[in-house]
Amino acid sequence: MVNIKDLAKQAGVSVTTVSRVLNNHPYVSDAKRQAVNEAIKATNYRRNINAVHLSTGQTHLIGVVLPFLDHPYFMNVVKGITQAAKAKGKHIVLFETGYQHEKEKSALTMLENKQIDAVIFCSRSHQLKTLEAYASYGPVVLFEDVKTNKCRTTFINHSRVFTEALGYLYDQGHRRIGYSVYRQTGTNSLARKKAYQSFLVSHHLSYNPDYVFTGCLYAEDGNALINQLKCLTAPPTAILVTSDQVAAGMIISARNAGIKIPQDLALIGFNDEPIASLLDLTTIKLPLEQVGQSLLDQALGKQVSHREMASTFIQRKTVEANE
Amino acid sequence: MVNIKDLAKQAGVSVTTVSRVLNNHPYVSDAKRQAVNEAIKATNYRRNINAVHLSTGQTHLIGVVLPFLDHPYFMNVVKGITQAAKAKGKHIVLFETGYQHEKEKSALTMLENKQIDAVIFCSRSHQLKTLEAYASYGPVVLFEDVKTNKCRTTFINHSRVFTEALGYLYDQGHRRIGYSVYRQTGTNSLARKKAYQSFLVSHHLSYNPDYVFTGCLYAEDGNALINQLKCLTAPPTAILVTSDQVAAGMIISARNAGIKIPQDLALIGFNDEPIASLLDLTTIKLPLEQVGQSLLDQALGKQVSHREMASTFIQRKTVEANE
DNA sequence: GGTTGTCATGAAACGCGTTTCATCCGTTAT
DNA sequence: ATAACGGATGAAACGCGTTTCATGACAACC
Repeated sequence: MVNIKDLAKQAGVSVTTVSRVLNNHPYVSDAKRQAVNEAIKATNYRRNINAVHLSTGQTHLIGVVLPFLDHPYFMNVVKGITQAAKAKGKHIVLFETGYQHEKEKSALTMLENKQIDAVIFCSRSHQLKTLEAYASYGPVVLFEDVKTNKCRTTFINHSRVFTEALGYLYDQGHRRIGYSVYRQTGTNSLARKKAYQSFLVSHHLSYNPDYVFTGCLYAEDGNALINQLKCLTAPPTAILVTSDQVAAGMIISARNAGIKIPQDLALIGFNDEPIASLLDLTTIKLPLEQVGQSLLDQALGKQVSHREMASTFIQRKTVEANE
Repeated sequence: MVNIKDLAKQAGVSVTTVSRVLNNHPYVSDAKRQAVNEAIKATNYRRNINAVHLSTGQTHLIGVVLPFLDHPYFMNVVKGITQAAKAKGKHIVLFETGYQHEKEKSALTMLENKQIDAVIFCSRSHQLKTLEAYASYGPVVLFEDVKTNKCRTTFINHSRVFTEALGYLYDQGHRRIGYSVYRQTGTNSLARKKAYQSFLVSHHLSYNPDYVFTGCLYAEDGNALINQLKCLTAPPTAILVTSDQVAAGMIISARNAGIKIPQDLALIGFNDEPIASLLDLTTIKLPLEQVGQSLLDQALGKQVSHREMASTFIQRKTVEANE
C-alpha cells in the first residue's frame, strides 16, 4: 500500500503539500498540485481512512437512537438521516432501544468515549437533563419540541397540529372525539394531551378518559382499539390516530365489526404512510425524511439550532364521506 | 486525554503489557494485570478507537447493500444484521441503491479502499462476476442462492418453497395459478420462474403469461394487480404473492372490487409481515432476522460458507375458507 | 528603502494502540 | 546436568494523515 510519504517522494514534494492537495487546500502551486495528482493516479493511491480519523479525532460515525426500526415512522426518519449522511461522508450507527434505558445510555457512553461524533435521538426514555449532560462531549440532536439550549432540535409542533385537527373534526360536527398515542409520557404525547385538554375546555366538551387510547403503534393495536370501542356505550364518533399503521388496523377491523367509516367513525391518521393512500385514509403528513436530513445536518453543525417542520393535511375519505 | 503510555507509566509496566490487559491476552501476571486495571480506573482511561482501527487496519464497518429501506422484507434483514453487528462491536453502513449500478459500485469501491471491512448484498443488480472480483479485497456476502466459491451466501431455497406452495394450491383444486414478483431477472425471481415452469409441465398445465405479474413490491402494486386481474377473461383462481405488502394491497382492493377471497381468488403471501396476521393472510414466513444475523456472521467469518434457511408455511384464511 | 502582507512550502509534532521479536527466568524432560 | 520449552515482559517497529509553525520569496504600500 502506498502512503502519503511515498506519494510525496514520487511527486518530489513534502507530505504537507500532498495533504494539501488531497484536502483541496489553497496555497499549492499548479505545478506541484499536478505532480501530486499524477502520482496519485500512477500509484493508485488510496487514503487510509483510519489514519485520517486518528489524526482528526473524528470517527465520522453518527449515533441514531430510536425505539423501533420496524415502523414506517422511524424508518422514514432513518431514511432521511442515511441519505444526508451519505452525502456528507458520514456513517450511522443504529441503536434500536425499545425504550430501554441502558440501550439509550450505551449511545451516550459511545459519545462520551468519542466512538461516535454525535448522537441523534428520534425518541427517548431518558430525561432531558441526562441528555443535556452529554452535550458537552458532542452534539446531541433531538426530534422533539423541547426547550433546551444544549441540545439541537428539529421538531413538529404537535400541539398546533393536534389543535387544528381537533378543530376540523369539531367543524364536521363531531362532539365525541378521541385520540390514540403510543406512550403516555413522551414529549409528543404530552403536547397532544395538553392540546386535547385545552381543546375540550375551549369547546365546552367534557373529558372522557375512555376516549384516550394508549399503547397504539402497530396495525394490531388498531385492531385492539376497535375491540375496545365495541365495549363503550357512547363511543367516540371520531378519533385522531397518531400512526397510519394503527389507523389501517382500525379500518380493517372496523369493516369486520360492521363499523362504517366515516359514517360511524371518522379517522384521521398521521404520517401519510403508504398504506394510507391505499385505504383512502385522511391523514396528516409529516415530512419525516426531511426531518431526518435536518437532524443529521444539525448533528454536524457547529451551532445549537432549533427547526420547526411543517405538516400537511391530506384529505381523503375517512372523515367526510362525500367523494 | 490519558493514553496507553500514561497508563503504562502509572502502572509501572510497559505499553505492551497494558495492551495485553486491554485485549485480554494471556501471559500477564496477576499482579501487573491488577496494577493496570487500577490505573485504568484511576485515570478514567478510554481507549482511542481510531488508533485501534489504524493499528489493526480494520474499520469495524460492514456495508449493507439493499435496494429499498422502506420495505418490511429488507427492514427485517437489516434488523437482524444490526442486532448481530451490535453484539460483535461492528457498525453498519447502509447503501440504499434502488438497484442503481453506481450506488452498488460505491459499496464495492469502499470495500476496495478498505473503508469497510466487508459488504453484504441483500439484493443486487450487478453481475455475480463483478461481486466475485471484489471478494479478494474482503468478504462479500450474498442473500441469495447462487453457486460461488468466492462469496459467502445465506439463502432460502425459493425454488423448493415455490414448488411446494404451488403443489398445495394444486391440491386445493386450483388449476389457474399465477404468481407475482418484483424484478424479472433477480436470482430469486429466476428460481421462481423455473420452479413455476417445471410445475406447469409436471402437472400438465399450460403456460399463460397473463398469470405472471411483475413489478410488485408495495401494497399499491397489489392494488394495480387486482385491476389487471379484472381485465382477464379467465383470471387465475390463486396467486402466489411474493410479499405480504402486495397481498395486503390485493386483499383491500379485492374487497372494493367485489372479488371474494378465498372463494374467487386464493392468495399466499410471503414473509409473514405484521399486516399478514391482521388480514388473516396465509403466508410463507421467512426467518429474515435470522438471515440478517447469519449474513453478518458470515461477513466476519474467515471461511467462505453457504447456509440455507428454512421457511414456514403459515396457514390462515386466504386459501381455504373453512372455519 | 523599508515595512507589511500574501503565497508557497516543508519539517516536525501530534494522535495512539498493536504486534513482532528478543530476552530472561523457571521448570520439565532426558 | 543440560537441553528444551512455556510463561512473562518490554523495546521498537508499524500503521498514516493533519496541522502548526517557521521560513523564504515576492509584491504592494508608504
